Amino acid sequence: MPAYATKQRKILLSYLASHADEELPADRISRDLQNEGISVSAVYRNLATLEKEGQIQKVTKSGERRAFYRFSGSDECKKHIHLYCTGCGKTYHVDVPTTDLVADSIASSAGFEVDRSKTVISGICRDCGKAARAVKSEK
Amino acid sequence: MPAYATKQRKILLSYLASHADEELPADRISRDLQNEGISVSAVYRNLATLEKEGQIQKVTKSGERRAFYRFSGSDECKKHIHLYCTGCGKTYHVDVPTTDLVADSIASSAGFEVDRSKTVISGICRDCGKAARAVKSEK
DNA sequence: CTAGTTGCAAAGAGTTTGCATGGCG
DNA sequence: CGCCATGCAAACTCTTTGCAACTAG
Repeated sequence: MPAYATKQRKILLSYLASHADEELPADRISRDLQNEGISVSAVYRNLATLEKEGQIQKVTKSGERRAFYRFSGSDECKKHIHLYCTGCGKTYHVDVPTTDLVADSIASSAGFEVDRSKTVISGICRDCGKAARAVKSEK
Repeated sequence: MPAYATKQRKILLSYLASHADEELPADRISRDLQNEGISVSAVYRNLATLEKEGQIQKVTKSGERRAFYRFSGSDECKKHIHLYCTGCGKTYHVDVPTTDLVADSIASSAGFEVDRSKTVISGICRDCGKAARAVKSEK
């Protein structure tokens, strides 16, 4: 299956490229591209193909029912793990040295090889943490 | 909402207690309990209530469409993060010292507070890694 | 020409919800 | 008794699939 360069695939790819390193749900992609002439099924099918080819990563987030897709512009972006703030919904990146430290310590303690591109760690970001503490101190 | 101790809630809770620290999908729970007289909706509603009460954790895994629920018997079990092998589907536990190391390094590098109970890291476990290498060397 | 791709609509899986009935406190 | 919970089935959301028409190579 040589993967044809169809009009739809090109449009999707250029859309993803213009949103590099963002994590987007399929319906958001579909909505943004609806006036370009791409059906929902074409979006899903192309996303699935691109994921198999390793061009994009499909990830899940706690509390979210849908899948998210991420196109990493440079190889650099595939080397770090991601953080998902369950407070504001934003995604953050862990710098490579810290990612290495995390992956290495898990590898040596459990013999488990972390998949950096699929890993999304849940928690609370700096801003939401501050906000929560501010509310608490007011009481 | 005082959370009544209904027959169904009791059955569910004792089922979860007998599967402490396991991550179970709703349909598995529902299937195991079907002859106890609990409807699917009662399972979902009680799981949602228990999660809000903090008695169980709801987590998602990459590549899995459904949600998984985990009842942690002791407090100890809430202190470590979990690993999900995308090869065999098994879940593993990271020991507390390593969990602390991981959480602390992410906290200091990104100011992000890791939610240990919700975090599931994807990757390949020791056994699946061995199997993959064995296949590769055969070629 | 041939095999991969598209759009559409229908089918699926997983989860949620409206409503009348039933059970806890 | 009053209020919450249950069961059932219908509704919903997200995703996949069958099929005939279409298009890239």
